[in-house]
Amino acid sequence: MTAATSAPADPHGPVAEPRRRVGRPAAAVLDQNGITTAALQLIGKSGYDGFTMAALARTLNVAPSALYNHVSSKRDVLVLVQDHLTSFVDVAAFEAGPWEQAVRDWAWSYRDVFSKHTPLIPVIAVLPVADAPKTLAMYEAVSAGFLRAGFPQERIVPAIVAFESFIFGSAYDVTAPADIFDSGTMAASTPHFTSAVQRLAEGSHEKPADVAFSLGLEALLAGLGALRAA
Amino acid sequence: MTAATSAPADPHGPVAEPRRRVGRPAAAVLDQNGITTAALQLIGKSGYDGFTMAALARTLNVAPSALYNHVSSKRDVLVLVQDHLTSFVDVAAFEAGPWEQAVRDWAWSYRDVFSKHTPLIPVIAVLPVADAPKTLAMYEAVSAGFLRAGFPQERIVPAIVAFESFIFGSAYDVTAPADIFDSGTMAASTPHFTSAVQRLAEGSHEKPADVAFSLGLEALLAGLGALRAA
DNA sequence: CATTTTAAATGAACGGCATTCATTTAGTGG
DNA sequence: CCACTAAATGAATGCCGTTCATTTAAAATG
Repeated sequence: MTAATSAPADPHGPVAEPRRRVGRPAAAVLDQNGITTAALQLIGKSGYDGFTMAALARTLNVAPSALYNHVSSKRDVLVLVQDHLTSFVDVAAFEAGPWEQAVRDWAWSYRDVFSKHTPLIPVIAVLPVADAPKTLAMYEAVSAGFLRAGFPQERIVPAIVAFESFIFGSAYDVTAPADIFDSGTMAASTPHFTSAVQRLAEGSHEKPADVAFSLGLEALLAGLGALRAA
Repeated sequence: MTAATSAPADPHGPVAEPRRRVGRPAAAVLDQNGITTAALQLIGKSGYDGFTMAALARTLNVAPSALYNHVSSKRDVLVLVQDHLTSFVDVAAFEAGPWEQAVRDWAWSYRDVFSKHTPLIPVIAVLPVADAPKTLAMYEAVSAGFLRAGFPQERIVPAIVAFESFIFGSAYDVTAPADIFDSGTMAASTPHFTSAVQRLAEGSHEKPADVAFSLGLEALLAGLGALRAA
């Protein structure tokens, strides 16, 4: 979708300089963009276990060491992938719609994108935004939406962080096995929990992770929405 | 070998299970308990980067391969550590106090314990409770408290999961660098976000992670607390 | 055009990692 | 006393990310 393009003609853009006018370099077989899309494809095909620098190099028909001319570490590649994925997070509704629905769209799409990429979460969570331009653009769109909705400025960042923390934790939850709450042989010694799990299973046909996410998200929406000015 | 698995004088014999005289195999040098506490000590001293099977074996004066008689993988050790740490999470108030304060105590202590052990979060989040008895005991205490507070049974597990997701995400947030939101050279193109970050910095002396955690936790408490029967 | 410069690619290393396995050791139970 | 077995050994395996001296070839220089 639209998401987070923006960044109007940034002069010192850190990414994507396809060709050099002033000259030194030579032929270009590899660049950060190609590495990023190849990495994303490889992860899609082989998962994060199969995602190695050697495997990545192989899909690009290149020696592993060649990657290090464009990227300084495997973590660097993960940062590129993370930033790329963030552009799939839906922030469109922050420009026009009501705040609650904008947050819902954003939160669900954010969770859905990264529930398939949970190994990136430890990377995102501590990554300076300056190293991830598309992520920064997402924050700008969300901040603008919060401001438009009447949030006091000093509460905007903590509120976004609270939502994000919930989203990241919930992304892990999506990947949990269905029988994660099965107490097995110890069920007898945990009666309250065991019966609560039973009632859950008897409940709706919705996926448990979705029920919990909806419940928590609506609670956060109500509680944090109250911070807005009248 | 020469009767010397390295320097005989080990400056820090941390743990000790019954030790046999000669350096050769004997009975009971190692068990899961000793491995768990040694792992915890090692992690405390060297962090998760320094936590390797070889390093763990060294602190136990044992060959790395010996560990595999008691543990089937490194992940197994992490599970043991995780379960041990969970016993430091405070669930006492669920037995008697008001529900809100019990959840506060639980959530803050849960976050504090695992903010120093974020590499365990991907393990916990997907681990069947049957493999972690102390974790299961925590869920039993929390479930009992929710039930006592008037929660309908079918909402207990989703509510706990929502809290937990927020807690895990917030644990990462604690570890983020202080300048994570510094936009650097791109500040000009993200005015709303940049000014929100500025207002944050001007704000209270509380740690940003604590402000966000408190904000989100209180919102969840209000929103989810409303699910209780009158 | 010849020469210099330089980014990019190569392939052979390196050290570290988790894990496996044949073997050895020493207590234990028949 | 002997057979059995749990537990520790150390060597070996196969990956992994990363480094580095070297080569390649296109552009810049004059």
